[in-house]
Amino acid sequence: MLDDRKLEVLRAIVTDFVSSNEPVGSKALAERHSLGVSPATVRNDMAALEDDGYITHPHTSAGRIPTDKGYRLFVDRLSQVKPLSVAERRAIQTFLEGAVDLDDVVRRTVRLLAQLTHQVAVVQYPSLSRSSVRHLEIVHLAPNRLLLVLITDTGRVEQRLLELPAVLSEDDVSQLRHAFGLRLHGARLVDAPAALADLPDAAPVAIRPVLTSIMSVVLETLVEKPEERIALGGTANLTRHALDFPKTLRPVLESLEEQVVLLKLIGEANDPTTVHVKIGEENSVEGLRSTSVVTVGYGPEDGAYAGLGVLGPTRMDYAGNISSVRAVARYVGDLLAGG
Amino acid sequence: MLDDRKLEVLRAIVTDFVSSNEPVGSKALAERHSLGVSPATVRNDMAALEDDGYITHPHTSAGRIPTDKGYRLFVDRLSQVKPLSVAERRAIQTFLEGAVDLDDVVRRTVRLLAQLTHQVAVVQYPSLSRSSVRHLEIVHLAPNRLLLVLITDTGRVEQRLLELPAVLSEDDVSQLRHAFGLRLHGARLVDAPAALADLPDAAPVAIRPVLTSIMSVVLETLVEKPEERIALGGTANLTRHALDFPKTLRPVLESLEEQVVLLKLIGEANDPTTVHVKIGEENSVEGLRSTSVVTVGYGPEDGAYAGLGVLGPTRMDYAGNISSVRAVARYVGDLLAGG
DNA sequence: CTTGGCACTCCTCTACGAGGAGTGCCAGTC
DNA sequence: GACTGGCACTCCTCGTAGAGGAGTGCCAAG
Repeated sequence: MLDDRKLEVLRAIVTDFVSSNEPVGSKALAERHSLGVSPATVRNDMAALEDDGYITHPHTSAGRIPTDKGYRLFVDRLSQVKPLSVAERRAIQTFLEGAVDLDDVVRRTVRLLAQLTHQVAVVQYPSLSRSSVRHLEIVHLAPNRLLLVLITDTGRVEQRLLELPAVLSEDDVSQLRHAFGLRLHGARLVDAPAALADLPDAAPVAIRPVLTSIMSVVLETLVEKPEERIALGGTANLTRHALDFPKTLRPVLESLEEQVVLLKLIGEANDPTTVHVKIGEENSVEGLRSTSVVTVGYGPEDGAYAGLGVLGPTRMDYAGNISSVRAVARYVGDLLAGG
Repeated sequence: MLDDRKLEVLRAIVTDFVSSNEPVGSKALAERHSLGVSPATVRNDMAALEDDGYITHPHTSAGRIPTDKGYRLFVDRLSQVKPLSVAERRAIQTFLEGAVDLDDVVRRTVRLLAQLTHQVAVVQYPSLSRSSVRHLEIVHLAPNRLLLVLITDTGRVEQRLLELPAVLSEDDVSQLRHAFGLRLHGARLVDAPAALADLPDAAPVAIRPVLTSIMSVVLETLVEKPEERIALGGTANLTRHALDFPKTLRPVLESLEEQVVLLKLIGEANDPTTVHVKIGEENSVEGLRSTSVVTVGYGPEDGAYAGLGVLGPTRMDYAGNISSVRAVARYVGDLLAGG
């Protein structure tokens, strides 16, 4: 049903349409791509492709444009990797290596992605639950007030204020500090509950009640519902493709302001080896049905820290964006795992 | 030259144009506003206003629209305060009081401003230099590595990693902790240099070199060039006024992605009692020449923590936005000063 | 299966004229 | 001198109409 030439025609339609933003006709197609057949033949193939729902045309006498389904096929079967140039790779590396701390890494990554792809860039901070503890500091702010400062191996620093049910002495606090530090240092946050399980029994009876209350707060805020942070950039690029968003730019911008939506977007990107692509209607977020999202995880191969990606009109350079996203993710992952 | 009626005509033009986004003609003006004169008289006034540069018209047979200069006069002399309703005030208060920490306060404030004004909202985090120290914790991460954690009275938490030139003992560190804590607790960050001045002399000779190096890092990062953080929201509102940005939405979005630009925008807002309004060309940022910015400081009356404001098309509801911005600033200021 | 030919569709662009909103000016009135 | 009604004029907007053209679908022949 879909022989090689039809696939080739689809690929030609997608690439032409992506670069020109105009419906592409059979004549232009036959000329510009060396298909070796006449426009009439191309027209027959086009009719077949349209019957199968891969392309459509705005009106009877216009050229063809790909449907979401067409893009999907293009991405799955036709799009060949477009390796980045050496210069690009070097630029990515030097740009990222200039970062001074995690915030800076994320900021730079967002900027980099936006510039490379000319799309909206989304970068999730290393997920707490998938990080491990480099240091947990307990600061005795006031007799009944503690500040917990957690530093992860990825450089993320989180703090929580704790109101205590009872007054603690300085001695109690340093005992706490020692007990927590001993068990959590180097541990992954997902393993924290197990690592802390024996804590109440091992501690002096006097501070047990306080201890358990602290533990529950720690576990709840850091493990059960850790705060996910996400950085966004390059929204100005949406206007670059204003033609692709007839009247739909507003819902896109509105959606991007919702933290929940962003999380959903890169929620599946938990694997640094697989690039996910969501195309148009495949997207579960109402306002983003006219956009495509390319995401991937970053971090060590056996389990990413978090995800990053780009968002743009369905009419985007999938091959290029996939390469860029993958390349940036690799460098960021290496950087955070190495440093 | 500008008698009362001409001013009244200008006010009518501005308010009508703001609400309708259409050039306003003499007839409609005379009818809808009870000016007590005929359209012909209004036309004479309009001609005078135009001669003085307060209004203009797109083409010969169109109505008048205000110029930047016209808006300026409107804001300076004509715009009367538009008090918020009790319900609105209550909504602001309850919404803000639900915040759990500073990040949350800022996020909520951005959202609130954007929703109240239907414009882009900009909120600066309490400036470090204008805050005072609630607590400074020194964490001994490794023999030659310290983590400084600063908590300000406004709830802001900053941390800095420090590589030491020499190895420190746990004892040295607690001496440091004590020395810094003693001098800085409750001090404003701008006063930190003075508060720390006697520190090297008072300290044991053994740790003086390390001490001075720490001091210089502390002072540099926290006082001399403190990191300013800014939150942005409601960019989707720009599309609401798409008609006001013929082809200029891109530069606006691009400008708003520059941290420097945002700082510049609210840089002058360092007084909680004075609302600043920048109109169109008055704006020093190239890409924002088609927008107006309403800013004000928030915090205690004798010196704001930082600034906040909104940005939108020059054709905005100045009276309403000024009221909203002022009201929100007051509640946020009270909240942070009180809590 | 491929191809050239051809009729057909329907978008786009331009021109044109009617309609109308709004202005500027003038002469008259209070 | 300020205000007003009248009036000619400008120029935008909108609808209509037609030419031009890109592209298709189909058919019959290779």
